[in-house]
Amino acid sequence: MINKRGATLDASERSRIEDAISEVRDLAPRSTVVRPGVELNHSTILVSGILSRYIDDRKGLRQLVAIHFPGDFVDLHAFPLKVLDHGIEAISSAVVACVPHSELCAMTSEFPGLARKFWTSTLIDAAIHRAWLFRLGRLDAMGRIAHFLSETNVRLGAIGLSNGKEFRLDLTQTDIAEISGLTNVHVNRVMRQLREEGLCVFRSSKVEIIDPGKLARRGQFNPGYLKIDTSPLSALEPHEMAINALALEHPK
Amino acid sequence: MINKRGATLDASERSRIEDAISEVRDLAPRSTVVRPGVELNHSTILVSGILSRYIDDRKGLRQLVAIHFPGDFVDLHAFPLKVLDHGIEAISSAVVACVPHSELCAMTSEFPGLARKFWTSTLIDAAIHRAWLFRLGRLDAMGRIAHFLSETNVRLGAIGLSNGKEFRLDLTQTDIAEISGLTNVHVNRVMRQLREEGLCVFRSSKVEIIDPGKLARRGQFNPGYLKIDTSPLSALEPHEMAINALALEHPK
DNA sequence: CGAACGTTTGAGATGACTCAAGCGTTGTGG
DNA sequence: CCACAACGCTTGAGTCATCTCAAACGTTCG
Repeated sequence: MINKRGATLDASERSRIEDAISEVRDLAPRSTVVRPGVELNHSTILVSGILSRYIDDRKGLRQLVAIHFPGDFVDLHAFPLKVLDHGIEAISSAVVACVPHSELCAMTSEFPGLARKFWTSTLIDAAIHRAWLFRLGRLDAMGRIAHFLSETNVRLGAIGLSNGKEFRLDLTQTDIAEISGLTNVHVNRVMRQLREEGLCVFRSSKVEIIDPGKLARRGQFNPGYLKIDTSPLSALEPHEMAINALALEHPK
Repeated sequence: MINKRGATLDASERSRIEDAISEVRDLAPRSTVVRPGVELNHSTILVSGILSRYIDDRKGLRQLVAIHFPGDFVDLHAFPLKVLDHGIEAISSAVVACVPHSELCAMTSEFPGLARKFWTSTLIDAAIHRAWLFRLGRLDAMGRIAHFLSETNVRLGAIGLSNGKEFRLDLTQTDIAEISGLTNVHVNRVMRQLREEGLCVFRSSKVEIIDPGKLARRGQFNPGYLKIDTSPLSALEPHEMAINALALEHPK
């Protein structure tokens, strides 16, 4: 199986995971998937849509700590940890597949290699956290947004949802503010500036990156941490790109 | 073995790890342990001192993405990932134990439970990353420093290096700036304010927290993500507290 | 004793925030 | 099919937190 992500599943591992799915759920936009601090006995794979992981402050201000696209094993963290320190919410309407922890336990015994791949998947999540720390700690508003859009472009490219310059992205400016540690008003002004400087246009859920190299430079974005092969996209057929590390077809 | 951390090693696991140590190194202050982007064939356990994980920007400005205290398995991430997206540096003088990846590979086969504990250890690192994201994205300067000092107090308490109010902390104000996404000048002003408001005094490498509850509230610090038992310290004998999840005596 | 390093303070600049209002789009019910 | 409510986007004006640049001061160590 050809794949552009860090961990690649072979056919038997993949079908073992598919067999373990206990439930497939449709989620409404802005619905809560996991409330923080609740004990979980299953983890979820995102099939379609966008999910966020967030931490709210005392006054309800929200910081997104991760964003997930189709194919991501969203809260694999909850398998060893049981209780999450953060919440999970659907940003757009979404479809998720639930895998009971008992099944995860069984399959990591049957397929020792799978345990390692699960571990690697959570380590890439951690590497993304670190890139986000850099973004918040050391970049100005424009750099933060440029960095985020560059990262998103690469991640969506790996699952065939970006052609390297344009992609659909169902986020509001307030979502981007909660990702970037800014206010929605300031995000709006920065988006205009990105447009005026010919770097990037984001309008009605469509992102068009005019010059990916220039945008990446503005955001000091270096894709190594994503462990995605960023060689020319043309090297893979479209149907191959759509197969993410942990992506699943909607079963049934 | 009594322990206050998420993962607890039993005697056989512990001695297996100790046997796997290939080298013990003394590090000078400000010396580089791992340069970013270099392939690694061993991981390191911190025995004493303080280590930082960092990402530098194009102009050399640095963002710390993690800080490690004795007992931490610092770059276990490098075992599955091989190449790190960040650098590691000794802040103070430090002692580290090196464990070859080949040994890690062997011992996770011999002790399947150990693989799970290693995984959990890296997941707690990720949870700390998320708390830091919240800190940078949603707190003001004073909140960030209050949050960091509260977190540090709990982490050091778990290894017997804080009594819950006072501890030694070998960081400069510039280090704290690189942790908090601030300038050293502003850190200085905020530290003065913390002093004047009777929250906390940090002087010549000693932190004295006047009112831990008040400081935690100022930084919206909630210790759950650390997976450390924060019940009264008196419940454990001092010598028991000194035994961290992955802590080791200096062998030899 | 001098060099190197870290801390402290001041003055002025600026990036991002707050509050407020207007505008555009979408979906829904009368 | 229109009207209105809800939501998100856009813009303006004024404020404030943090930054930058600069200098002085303290401490440690060779």
